[in-house]
Amino acid sequence: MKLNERKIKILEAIITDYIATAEPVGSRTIARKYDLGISPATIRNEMSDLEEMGYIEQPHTSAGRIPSQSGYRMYVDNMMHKRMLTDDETEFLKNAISFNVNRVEYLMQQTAKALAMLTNYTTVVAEPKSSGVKIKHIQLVPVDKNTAAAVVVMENNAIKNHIIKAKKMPDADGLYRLSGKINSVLENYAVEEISPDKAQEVLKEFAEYSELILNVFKAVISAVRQEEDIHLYTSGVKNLLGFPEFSDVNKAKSIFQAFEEKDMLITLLGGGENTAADKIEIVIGGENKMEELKDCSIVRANYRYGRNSVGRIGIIGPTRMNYSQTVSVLDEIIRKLDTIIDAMLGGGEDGDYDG
Amino acid sequence: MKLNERKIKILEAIITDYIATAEPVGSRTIARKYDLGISPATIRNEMSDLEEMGYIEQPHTSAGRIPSQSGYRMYVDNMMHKRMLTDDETEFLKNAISFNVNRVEYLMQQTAKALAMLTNYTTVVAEPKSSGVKIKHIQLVPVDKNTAAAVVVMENNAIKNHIIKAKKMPDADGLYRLSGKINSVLENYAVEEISPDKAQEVLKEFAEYSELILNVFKAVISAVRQEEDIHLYTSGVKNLLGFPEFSDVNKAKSIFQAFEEKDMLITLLGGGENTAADKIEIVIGGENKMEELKDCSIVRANYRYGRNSVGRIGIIGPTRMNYSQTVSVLDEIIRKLDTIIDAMLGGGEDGDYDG
DNA sequence: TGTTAGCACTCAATCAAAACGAGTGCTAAC
DNA sequence: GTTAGCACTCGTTTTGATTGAGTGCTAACA
Repeated sequence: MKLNERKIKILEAIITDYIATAEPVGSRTIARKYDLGISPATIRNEMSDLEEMGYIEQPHTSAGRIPSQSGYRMYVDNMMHKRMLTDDETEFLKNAISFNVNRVEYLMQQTAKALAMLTNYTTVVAEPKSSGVKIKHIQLVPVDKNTAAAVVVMENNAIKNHIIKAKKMPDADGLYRLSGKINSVLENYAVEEISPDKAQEVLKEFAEYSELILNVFKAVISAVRQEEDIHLYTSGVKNLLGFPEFSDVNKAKSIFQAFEEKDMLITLLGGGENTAADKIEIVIGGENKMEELKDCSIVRANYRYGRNSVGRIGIIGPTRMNYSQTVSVLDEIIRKLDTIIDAMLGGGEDGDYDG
Repeated sequence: MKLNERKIKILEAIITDYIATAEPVGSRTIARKYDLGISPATIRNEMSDLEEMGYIEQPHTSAGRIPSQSGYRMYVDNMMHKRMLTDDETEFLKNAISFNVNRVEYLMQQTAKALAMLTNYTTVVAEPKSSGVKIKHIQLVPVDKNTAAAVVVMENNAIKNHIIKAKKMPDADGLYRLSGKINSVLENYAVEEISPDKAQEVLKEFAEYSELILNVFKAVISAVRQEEDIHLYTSGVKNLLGFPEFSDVNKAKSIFQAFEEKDMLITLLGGGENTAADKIEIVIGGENKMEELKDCSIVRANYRYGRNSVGRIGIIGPTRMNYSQTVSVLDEIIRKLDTIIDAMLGGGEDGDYDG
């Protein structure tokens, strides 16, 4: 059977209406609200076809139709248009995200909150991950007589602290000299590339501080694991409670459960795998493998952070979410973030990032 | 009217039962389940008195009684006993909170999660706040040709980074020397005590880097504001959904709304004000001023972090929460945290903290 | 004087039957 | 190919009766 012009119009009407009302939509409604110039009876015939083709389904005999998963898929892939933001939306974003931020956390938090408020869905933002990013500079700073902090500046200007303990510790000047040596050995290597035998070079020269040096290397290397423990910013989880599809407390509960599991959220955001940069991806309903979120859709994308690093944003709503608006808003935000981050990182090669 | 022995027993029975079942409890139930040696009729008379005294109330004529706010208050203040933890609970805590953590964030996160799982209520943990804490050491670390990081070690070994930008920047050795000077001026002052004219002393000696120096001072001072932006760790919000009192989606929604407002949570945790250290406080139902949380109670307390700093923990459940268990568990955790933090801070005067 | 059995009364909760109405599929006419 | 008409389906809403947990009151009892 062919999906002709008229069927497309009807399918679109059904989806649009269902997105707006969450009620199964019947032939009469379509005839009344959408000016297709045909009678309910004709629409019924077409709907019968659409059902056979798998794009819509009937909750029960005497109800209207609702879009099926492949109906949404069809809509999203072929029928939906990205629209311009309204003036209100643009205005809102302008006020919600301040241009001058110098902490990536604040930016992420603001972004998550702004998106959640604007779309009325739930937003999850993952901090840019820095695996593979090289060490630009490392320096030891005295803390107390048995403790120092190793301050590591990454290629993308992220800064990490590690607490180092050792029984024997040089004085401030000694620490500074030792830092220079360690620095010369580690700079321009990604954390993943550091092997323990790199420590030998330093040990040769500063044998008496072997404990301290080994601990520094250990701490820096273990940072890989910490990197995996990526920061997520979630906002607007409660928004989902407003949708009738989650008015059953048990459903709501299982969703909230999911949102408290970090691993779950990371899977949800996907990414890394095969995602083209800057491409907005839409995962509809059961397409994600997570049972708890089978009634949810996710609109997600990467954002760039400096040269080597990307972060990830996902907007989660009910399957009948407003894809068109969501995609438009997300698209705009990604572009905006790009500008802000560019400015934050100093516009060019090097910049600043307080992490 | 006097609250005699028998009335107390009956009130206790009502509260215990209601905490367990969330159902209004009637005279017959008490006679059957609690061995008071008196008949339902007598209990009814006593209940009638208790109602008049304001300790219990009746949802409607033909229902049993439920504890009123002052009923809970009476129970919590005079009748409840702190109990020992069960072996299971002790075991759980032992596994849930690892003794060897070196990041305060992890510890807080673990604590929140453990408490939420153990009590099945919602837990909020606030990081220790460090206002008033003195600067122990400050050092500048090069980032790139226009950027440096100011690493500030606080008296309680918290470490903060600030990004500093300046057009003219000394080389690494120059930065190190400048650090020494700044350090001599700022050490042993609390951030709040730093006045801009302190910068003058440094400027005299390093006039050519005035922009850099002024920016360092600005950044350090602005840290006060950042301190106010205290970190909170929340866990188990979804637990509340399991309680029948929140099975109405709208109620649930307003509660979740509250939990997304940081200010709200901070008010909720209270503290600072008039709270004796280590004393467990209980706020029952409407006693907190927040409309959204009028059906919730909070059990909260301080925990010590080093010498000058306290953090705060709150456990939030329905008004009919199990106060006895909650208090016992919280008490135990506070004690445990004390030990862990002591170890983390190095057991004695000085320690390490990676923040 | 305190306790208890008995009883009439209240009222939310439960359940079944009836009425409703939105929507469909089919048929026949246009 | 389109549409009006109509019988039919089935979830939802309404209504009314029933149930049962619980109370307050009264009168009898120890």
